[in-house]
Amino acid sequence: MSRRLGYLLKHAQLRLAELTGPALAPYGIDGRELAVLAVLETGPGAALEAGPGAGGPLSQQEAAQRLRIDRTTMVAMIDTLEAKGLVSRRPHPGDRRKNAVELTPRGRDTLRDGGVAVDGAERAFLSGLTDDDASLLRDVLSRLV
Amino acid sequence: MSRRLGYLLKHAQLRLAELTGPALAPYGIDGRELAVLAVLETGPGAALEAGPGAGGPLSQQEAAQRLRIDRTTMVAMIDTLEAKGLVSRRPHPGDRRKNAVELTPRGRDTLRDGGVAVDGAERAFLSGLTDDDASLLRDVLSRLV
DNA sequence: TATTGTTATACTCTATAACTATA
DNA sequence: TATAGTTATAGAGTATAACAATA
Repeated sequence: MSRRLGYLLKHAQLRLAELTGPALAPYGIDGRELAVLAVLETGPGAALEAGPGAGGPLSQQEAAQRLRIDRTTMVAMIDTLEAKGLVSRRPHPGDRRKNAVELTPRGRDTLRDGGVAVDGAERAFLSGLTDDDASLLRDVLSRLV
Repeated sequence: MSRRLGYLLKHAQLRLAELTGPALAPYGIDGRELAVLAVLETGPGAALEAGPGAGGPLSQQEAAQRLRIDRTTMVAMIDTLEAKGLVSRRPHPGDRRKNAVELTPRGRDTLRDGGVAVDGAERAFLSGLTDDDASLLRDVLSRLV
């Protein structure tokens, strides 16, 4: 088996996705969509300490930048989430070029329940590691991203 | 920034690819192709201690299984590598259903030089970590894959 | 002029199904 | 019957280019 970092990262991701996919299926979303819900709940960066949603709603482009995905990709993701009733678009107060994208109540429920499901999948994925190794893995990856 | 393992693994991989891609470009291959060259050099698993190439050549399907990619994907990859003059197909001695896929001399050179280039890219990628953290990251990922 | 959202389009990676030749 | 290679095809996921509305 290859010890190449690229190989290891790719296959670790594939194995994790085999757990998170089924874990999220009951909620009708996948991992990327959960990430969008999470970033929408957070709200603008300056307000991270002020709690979820503080500081006003995000535009599509702001959400895309947080997740480092293309703004045209975000259009399609918001389309999907809106069709599922999990987010809403409305004109942004203050800049009519932007959409203010926000979680619906159902989106908030889905974020909470999907988050719990993914927590369980991650625990299963890491179950072969000591707690120290598991938390170190997360810390080290955070520094690399 | 998300602390989700899926997000971290995905973006770590993207950031690493930004380094390995340019590092391999002078050799006309990408990381996936390098992995195929590496697995072809290794030869059948039982001969890992006996040195590169020992134990006879691999079939396409054996190579595919080692890298956990589909056999139809391997067809296209071997096509590409053969067109670049890095591997050769010949009838497998002993089972005419199989192709014996082997590195050409140029394939061997490319594997060696590309490997050095990727080593450098990985070092750059990990340069913010202590040596202990870097090697632990590799060990932990190996256990998860 | 620059930015936001949008659409059309294309490209990469991968998998599924069906065919052939061999076993 | 089963396996190895191959081809055709389709589905994700993503990115680029161009346009309308707004700043």
